[in-house]
Amino acid sequence: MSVQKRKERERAERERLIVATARELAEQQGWDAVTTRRLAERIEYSQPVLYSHFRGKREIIGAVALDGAAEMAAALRAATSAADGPRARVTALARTYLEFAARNPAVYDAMFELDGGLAFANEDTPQPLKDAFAALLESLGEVAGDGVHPGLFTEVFWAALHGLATLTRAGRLPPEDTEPRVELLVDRLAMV
Amino acid sequence: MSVQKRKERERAERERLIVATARELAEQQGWDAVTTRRLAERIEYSQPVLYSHFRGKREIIGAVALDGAAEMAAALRAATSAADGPRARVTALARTYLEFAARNPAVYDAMFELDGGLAFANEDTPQPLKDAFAALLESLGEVAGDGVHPGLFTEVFWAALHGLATLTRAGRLPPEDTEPRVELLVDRLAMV
DNA sequence: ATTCGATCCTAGCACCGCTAGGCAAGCGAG
DNA sequence: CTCGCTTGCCTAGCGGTGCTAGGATCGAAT
Repeated sequence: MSVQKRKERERAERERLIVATARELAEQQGWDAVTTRRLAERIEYSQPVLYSHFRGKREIIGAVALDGAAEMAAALRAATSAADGPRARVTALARTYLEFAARNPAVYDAMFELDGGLAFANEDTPQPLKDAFAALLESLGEVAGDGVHPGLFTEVFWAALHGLATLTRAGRLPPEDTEPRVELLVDRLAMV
Repeated sequence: MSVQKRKERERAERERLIVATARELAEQQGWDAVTTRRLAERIEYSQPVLYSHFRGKREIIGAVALDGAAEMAAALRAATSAADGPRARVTALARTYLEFAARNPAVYDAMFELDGGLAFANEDTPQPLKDAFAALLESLGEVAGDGVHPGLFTEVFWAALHGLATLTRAGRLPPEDTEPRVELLVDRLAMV
C-alpha cells in the first residue's frame, strides 16, 4: 500500500514541477516560448507525460492561473491588512494589484488574457479565483458608497485596474504616470 | 502608363480584399481560425500572395486594427456629437465604446489584445490610432475636473472602459449589468 | 521466476507561418 | 509579328506547433 502512496506523491510532485516550469519559462521568455516540446525537455520527460497530467496546453495555463490567483489574493490581503482606514486600504490594494501584474506578466496573462479554460463568475468557478475576487471585495465593498451594490462597485474598480494593467504592459499607456493614475482612480471612485 | 495605373489599382483592391476577408473570418470564427492558408483560399490566391502585400500575419492583424480604429473613432464622434451637454456626451461615449467592443470582438482584439506590430503612445503611432484617442479626449477632457490633466483623465477613463470591455467579453464579468456599470463609472469619474 | 499491468518513449499526424524556385503570361523592342 | 525579358503567381517544402497511437520496459504481485 505504501508503494502506491509513494507513487502518488511522486506523481503530484511531478505535476507541480510541470506547472512551476511552465510558469518559469513563460516568465522568462513569454508564453509563445512555452511549447510542449520545450516544457517536456525542461522537466526531463517526454512530451506525452504532460498529457497524462493535463488534457492539453490550455489546462497547464489554467493551472498556472490558479497558482497566480492564490498568490495575488494573498498579496492583496497582506497589503490591505497592513493599511489603516478604508482609503489607505483601497490605495494599497490598487498599488499591489498593479505591481503584481507588472512583476508577474506571464502569470497575469494566464489569469486574464489567455484561455486557460477556467470558468468565471459562476458557481463552478475554482476556489482561488473566487477568493481573489473576495479579497478585492473586502476592501472595495466598504467604499462603494450609499446605495451602490458592493459587488457592482468592485467589478467596476477591478475593471479599471485591469485596464490600467494591460494597457500599460502592452505599451498602450506610458508607464511613468502609474502613480497619479492610481490616485485619480481612488480619489474619484472610492467614497471615503 | 495607364496600364501601370490599372495594375496599381487592382493591387490596392486586392489588399483591401485581404484585410476585409481577414476581418470577416476573424469575426466569424475567431482569430485562431485566421491562418494564412485559409485566408489565401478565401481570397482565391495562393499563400505567397499575402506576403507580397504584408510582411506577415502580424501586419495583417495590424491592418485590421487600423481599419477598426478609424471606424471606432467615427462611431464615437457620431455618438458624442448627437448628445447635449458634457455628461450626456460622456455617457454616450462610454456606451458606444462598449457596444463597439461587443459587436466587433475580433476587431477589438486586433486593436488591443493581439500583437499587430503597431506603435502606441509615441510619435510614430499611426494616424487612425491617434485619432481614436483624440475622439476620446474631446469628450473626456471637458469633464476631467479642475487641476486634473485631461490626458491623464482620458487614460484612466479609457482604461476603465477597456477593462469592462475585455473582462465582459472574456466571461469574467456577467454581461447583464453593463448599463449600471457605465452609470457608476460616469457618475463617479466624470466631474459634471 | 514468471506473469502482468502500469509507465514512459519513439514516431508520426495534421496543421501552422513563411519562403525558395520555377513556370507562364504579358510587356516593349526589333 | 516575333522574340526576349520582366513581372506575377503557384507548387512544393522547411522547421515548427499541439497532440496521439503503439510498442518497449520495468517493477510489483503471484
